[in-house]
Amino acid sequence: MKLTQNRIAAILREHSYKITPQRRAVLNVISLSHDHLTPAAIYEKVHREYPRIGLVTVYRTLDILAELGLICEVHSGGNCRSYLMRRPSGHHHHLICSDCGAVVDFTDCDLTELEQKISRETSFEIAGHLLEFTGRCRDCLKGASSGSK
Amino acid sequence: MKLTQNRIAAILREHSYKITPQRRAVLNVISLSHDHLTPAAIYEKVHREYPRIGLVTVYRTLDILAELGLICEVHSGGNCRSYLMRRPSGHHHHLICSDCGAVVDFTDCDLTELEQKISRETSFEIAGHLLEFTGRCRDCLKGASSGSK
DNA sequence: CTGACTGCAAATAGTTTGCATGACG
DNA sequence: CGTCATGCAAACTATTTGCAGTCAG
Repeated sequence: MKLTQNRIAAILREHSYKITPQRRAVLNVISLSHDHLTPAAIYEKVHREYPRIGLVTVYRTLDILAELGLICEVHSGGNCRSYLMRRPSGHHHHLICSDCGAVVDFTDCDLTELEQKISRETSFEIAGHLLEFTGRCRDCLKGASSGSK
Repeated sequence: MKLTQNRIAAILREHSYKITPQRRAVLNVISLSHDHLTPAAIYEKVHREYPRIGLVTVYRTLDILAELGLICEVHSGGNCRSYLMRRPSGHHHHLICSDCGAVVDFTDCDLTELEQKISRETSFEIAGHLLEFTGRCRDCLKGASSGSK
């Protein structure tokens, strides 16, 4: 089942968070984008359709959504934290170009086995994982041969 | 072969970076610690044995070391970036307790196969990866049953 | 000697907090 | 109608930059 805005609104209500137009707007932006968005980028987009919103509200909304597990936080290298909608079925991971910063998703990894093994060996209750590959994308590889940065 | 301070110094020289006592001190701290250290933590430790050093120098040294691939950057959730010495043989990954923040290393994972597959499918030249599991450690699981935060 | 490195202080970027007003439920 | 959410501005933290003096090579 897809996590529609309405579904999410329901989840918010269950946790006694109010549904405000600001929160709807933030949700809307995140769920429509399939890219990673930094808080600033989200603010910018939301601001277009809802100019009265403040950056602070975006931060606060992101906190709530992340806490409820509706979006996930991604660390795409450096300092920029970014968020994207949690995929309802089958999470994915990222491949980040260290040259141009492009981010490509990939899904075909199965860490379940590893996860269970680690869990057994460490007595941790594993909740999730973050897997990121870094490298250089095809374009940057091409560019590099003729003259890198 | 272990990446000793001397070995690293040689690598620095090769890249025409000068070997200064400050850089040695930073290297020393990082290589002696098996934990992840934030720039601030590194500064604090270095500062003890070399009070004249400035935070700025630590940042600059970390940049250089990271650029040369001698240390790796870790994103342990939230905003804190931290660094640790690259293990010369068999890199490792981290298991982070979301409750108490404890970090446990584990090494027994083999992503080579996955890496090659991803590389083939995306035409990326993969340079490295970051794998982090998050969960709750044994202690926090125990604590949680009697009364979680 | 000379250019790179350092340390200070100030600038910058990103994020959080306090508080009065406004809106959801 | 009460409480929680919002938006502003200010506070904070982490990191970067400019510059003059210092030091490794």
